[in-house]
Amino acid sequence: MTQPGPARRSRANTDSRPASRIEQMCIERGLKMTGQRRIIARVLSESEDHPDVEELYRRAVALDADVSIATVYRTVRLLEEKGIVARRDFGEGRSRYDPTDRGQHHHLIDVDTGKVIEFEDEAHDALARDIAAKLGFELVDVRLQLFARRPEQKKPK
Amino acid sequence: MTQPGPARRSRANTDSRPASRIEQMCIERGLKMTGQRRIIARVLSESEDHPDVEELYRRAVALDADVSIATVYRTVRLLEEKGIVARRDFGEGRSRYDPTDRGQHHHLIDVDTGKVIEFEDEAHDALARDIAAKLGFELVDVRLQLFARRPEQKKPK
DNA sequence: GTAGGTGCAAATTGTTTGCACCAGG
DNA sequence: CCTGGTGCAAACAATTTGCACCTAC
Repeated sequence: MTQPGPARRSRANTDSRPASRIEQMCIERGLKMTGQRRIIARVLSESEDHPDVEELYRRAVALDADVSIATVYRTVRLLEEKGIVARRDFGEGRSRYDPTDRGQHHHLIDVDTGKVIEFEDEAHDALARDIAAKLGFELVDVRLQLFARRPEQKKPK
Repeated sequence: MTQPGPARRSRANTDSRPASRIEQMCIERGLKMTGQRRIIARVLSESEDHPDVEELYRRAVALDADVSIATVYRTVRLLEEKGIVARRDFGEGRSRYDPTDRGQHHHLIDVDTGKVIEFEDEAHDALARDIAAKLGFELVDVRLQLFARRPEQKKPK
């Protein structure tokens, strides 16, 4: 199964591909860009969901075998500290991550399937701003999670 | 240090104290009320914060040594399933709990001081229900966290 | 060349569970 | 009684970390 792919073991900047969105942000913040970080940055740049570390690791390995899960853990932690990715906690006992440059969005978690749906809602954002103001604060960020289930129509068990 | 208190090892319903708020709810739902559950129910009834399991265990032991941490875990899980307590996740790697009958409340976190302010907002809850419905779901629980700061009146930095 | 990054495996931490025993209804 | 609850310790799962080696800058 070891496909004789040419792009394996991408040796850092020897790699010709252009910097990914996240890699660019890393560079701007002066982070040392190793091959592994470049791969993880690419995976994050290309993901449109909320992968957990295990999943990021899987995707990273698919691009380049030279990544260990420990490094994925270390990297997402670093990126979170730098404000490049956001850590999400959907109460599953592990964290999920997504790039912060994807914009403000909220989540609806299907409590039965664990599926996560992203959504935006201006009315809600306005209300949130309102509530903060009422408490004497200026809103910086909102984290909203709706835990819900599909109405039981014909599947009680 | 073993205070010769008289109320230790409260033997189940031999205990004369009236049922706590949470205990009452347990009884209503037909849960078998053991001495341990009674203690944990009391601890939860008396708490006004968001204790984690470790903290609940500490408080429970302070009231009655006959509680193990495993039982605290099993009990909060049971109470959560019964809708008696809510599990909170502040992204610290552990869960915190609080009685649901305290009303649906949310949190505003002061990003400068880290202080957490609790608040309720019916309009918000209604809107949340609305949003879920619009997405085809039935709301089970809402988690709202507002990250905010006091308006800069005297130099942010 | 050197500070810092990485892999591996062991260590931590939060939580669950198997099993023998005990208690509530 | 008999089902279900409990304590203990071992099992688990997610995440962190010590250490020797390696690499970006």
